[in-house]
Amino acid sequence: MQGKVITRFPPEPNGYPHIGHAKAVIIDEEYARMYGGKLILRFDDTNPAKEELEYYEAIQEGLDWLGVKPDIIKNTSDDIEQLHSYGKKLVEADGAYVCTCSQERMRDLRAKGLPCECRADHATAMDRIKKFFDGSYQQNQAIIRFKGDMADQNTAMRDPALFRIIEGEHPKLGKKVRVWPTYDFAAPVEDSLDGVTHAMRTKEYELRNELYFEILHRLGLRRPEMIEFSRLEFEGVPVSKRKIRPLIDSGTIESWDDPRLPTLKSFKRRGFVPAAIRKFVLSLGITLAETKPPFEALEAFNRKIIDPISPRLFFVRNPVSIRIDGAKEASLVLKNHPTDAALGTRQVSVGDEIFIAGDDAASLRVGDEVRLIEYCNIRIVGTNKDAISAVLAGDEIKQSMKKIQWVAKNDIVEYRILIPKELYIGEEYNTNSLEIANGFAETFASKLKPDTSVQFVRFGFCRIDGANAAIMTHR
RNA sequence: GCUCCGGUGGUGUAGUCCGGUUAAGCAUACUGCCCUCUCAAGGCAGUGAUCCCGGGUUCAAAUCCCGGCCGGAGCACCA
Repeated sequence: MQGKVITRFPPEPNGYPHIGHAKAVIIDEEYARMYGGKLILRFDDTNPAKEELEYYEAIQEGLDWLGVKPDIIKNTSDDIEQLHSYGKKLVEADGAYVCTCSQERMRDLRAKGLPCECRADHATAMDRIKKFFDGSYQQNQAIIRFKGDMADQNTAMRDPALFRIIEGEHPKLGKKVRVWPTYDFAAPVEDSLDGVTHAMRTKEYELRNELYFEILHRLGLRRPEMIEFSRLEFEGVPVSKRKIRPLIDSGTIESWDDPRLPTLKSFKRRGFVPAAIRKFVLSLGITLAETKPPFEALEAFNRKIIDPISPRLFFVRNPVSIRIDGAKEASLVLKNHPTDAALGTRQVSVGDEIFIAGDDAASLRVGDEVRLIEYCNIRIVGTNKDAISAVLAGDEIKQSMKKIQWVAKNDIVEYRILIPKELYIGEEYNTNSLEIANGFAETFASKLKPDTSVQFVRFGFCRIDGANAAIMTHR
């Protein structure tokens, strides 16, 4: 087995890669690596009506980001001629036929378990197969069907379509080709030809396994092992374009990298790192059980990875001012990380006015002593609405004391943090799916490059998303 | 409706194929303690599953068989 395993990841380039794709490729890759084998990235581009060049690139980028390195990259469309000839061969061997019935009629017959006339006479099929490829038929006029059993218990075996005529422009082949294989035909043939030893797919294809292997059998092609696993989706975060596209079209969601979406771009923008996604995916195992894993599990993996490399900064939500009587102008040097000095320090000039978070302010009572982290202790002497007054109260750090983050009045920028929540609640769009936290951050935060991970102390881990905006990764 | 596939502590899983030294491992969540100038990370400890239910086979079943219940998927000229 060692060195002989070949797996493949066959995405259709018809959309942006999402967490579901991540699960599939990571499993494909890990499996191949485990046995010192190879991974093929094969764009399953057999439907010109759906594929777009943009998505080939988007998928490639997504994999790059995930750190997945395919050994071979190809398109199903590269092999279109070979697929055509295997299709013809199958018809010649009486394993398939050309059907000219309407889609409606077939649906009806399929439901009743009855065959149509087209499949009966092999000579007819031989005559039609030439016409099928020479342009005699228009789109929807004829189709190549697998000769199965219209009464089979497994409905996937009731003469499924193998090739159809599509008059569209294909991103790779333009209008050169108009006879396109369906997934049912292309997948097994390509897997076999590509030398795939272990073909993995999600469990909704289970019923098609019989078809997959029967096609290979009739064509005399080698059969790979088939391994299935459940789809990955998070509660409230749909992966289907059906549920996302309307929100984008209506402007409810700005783009495909909106932090609420499960696209890889979204995860990246939100501050998740590839290593965490990989660990998470691997923790799910290859199981058929259909469950929605908890998002918190992914967060936990991510947190452990970014914690040691995220600078600690201060952000105060819904700021409330505090006047500290007697505080002098000073320039403080704050540590960027509690334990790792390598993350450096920053300077903050502070005077007698600071801001703390609204929630903290609300909990303060006259007489309370609190620690302003990395600065000093203060005692509250007055709490009039929006203005709290305090006096210096020494510098001894007591374990029992409440410690809060703060920002100096002369060192602040207006700051906004997006807090993504579940996109859907049940079948309904969650109108509160994007919470916005407004407040002040240290000016230092505005100088950080977009994409850096930070932890706003006592607030959460965030990904810098602009000069004065960040996205909350998780707590 | 028909067919197929699943069902292990709150959650996600390992183990199930080749039934027995684990009456159930890991992760996450939760609780407590330690550490800590964070409600983070780290350390330690703990709560928590008679392995969906009911039968059967067996000296022995989470593991095999039968029935039931619950959940999911497929039934496209999409993949």
